[in-house]
Amino acid sequence: MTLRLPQPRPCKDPHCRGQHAPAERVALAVSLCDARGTQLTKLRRQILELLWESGRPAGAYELIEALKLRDSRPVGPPTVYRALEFLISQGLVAKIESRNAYVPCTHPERQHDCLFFICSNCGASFEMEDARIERLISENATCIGFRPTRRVIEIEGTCARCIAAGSA
Amino acid sequence: MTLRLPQPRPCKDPHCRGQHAPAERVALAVSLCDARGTQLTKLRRQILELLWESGRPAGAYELIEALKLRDSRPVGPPTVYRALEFLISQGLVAKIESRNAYVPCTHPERQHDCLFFICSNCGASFEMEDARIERLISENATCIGFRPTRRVIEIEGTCARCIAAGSA
DNA sequence: TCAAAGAACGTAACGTTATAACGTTGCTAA
DNA sequence: TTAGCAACGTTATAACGTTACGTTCTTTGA
Repeated sequence: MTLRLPQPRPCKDPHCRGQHAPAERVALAVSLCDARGTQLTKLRRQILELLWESGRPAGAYELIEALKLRDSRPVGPPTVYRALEFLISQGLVAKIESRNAYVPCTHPERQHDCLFFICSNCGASFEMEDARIERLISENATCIGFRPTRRVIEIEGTCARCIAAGSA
Repeated sequence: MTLRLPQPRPCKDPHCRGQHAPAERVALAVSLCDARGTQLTKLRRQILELLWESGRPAGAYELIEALKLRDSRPVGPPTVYRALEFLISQGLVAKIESRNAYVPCTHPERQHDCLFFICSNCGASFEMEDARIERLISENATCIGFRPTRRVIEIEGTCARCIAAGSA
């Protein structure tokens, strides 16, 4: 059952900074899950939408609040955490460990290990990829006989906008 | 007031894997704080010792338990968190964000951004440095006009020992 | 057509991690 | 001697996450 949405297409630009509209992103998520035979249910989709609309990492309890406001839909923590777990398993969302917060991934269709740049001032997060870093990490892992399964790379600092605004 | 301890000396070996005795490490911490005019108080030193003895990342509440056992010294969470904050500020300890746990740093004397390899099986953590990764991160940051202040790099996976033991 | 099974979600209670707010101690220094 | 400061103690609570179990809804296969 593939809806004929605005033709979601994987973004091929490795230098893309994620400048796509939320609706386009959600449409891509729908088509990805459809192709994989996984269920992007209403709740899961709503949470993904909220994350896209938020513009910065959102905590689980913020999402609970947002769902209550948007839908007068009271959901408990386990419900939200389960949905997040699903979204993460699909590569649609990543957890920012240093903030206990969650961000939507700009390129769920790519096999990715992301760098996240997080502004301490405004809270915005920026996702990037760099295959060279992944290679160096693998190299270091090999040095000590370590087999990596997951990579967390989070850079805190001040974003360009906040530097320009002098607000940091 | 520099005690004449076993002559703590910064380790110059960039390939060192941190194979130094806990006592030597603590002695180095004492001399570093002394040189900096910061106070490595009894509590702070005890926590650092516990972390060195633990052999793997320890949570704040584990430290509270350990202090109670070792010293019949009941300390509250704020006390431990303050001590950890100090140790982190001195580069003596790092927080493993993906585990909410704390590890002693093998080379507090170096200006460092560490990679941490953490074994999902046994919980052990391994600290490494790689200037090339730091450079690539800076390069990516520059790309988007971002000014980094802190870098969190944590690789989860299976360590050599656990791979050898087939326990993962 | 009707069990059986499985996935998703609801709900209550609880566990874990971290911080706020304020008080106490003990040292230093004018 | 008291004013100031850094460290630590104490109580309470905020913030984040999980366990355990029940309900709903769909799928599937005799």
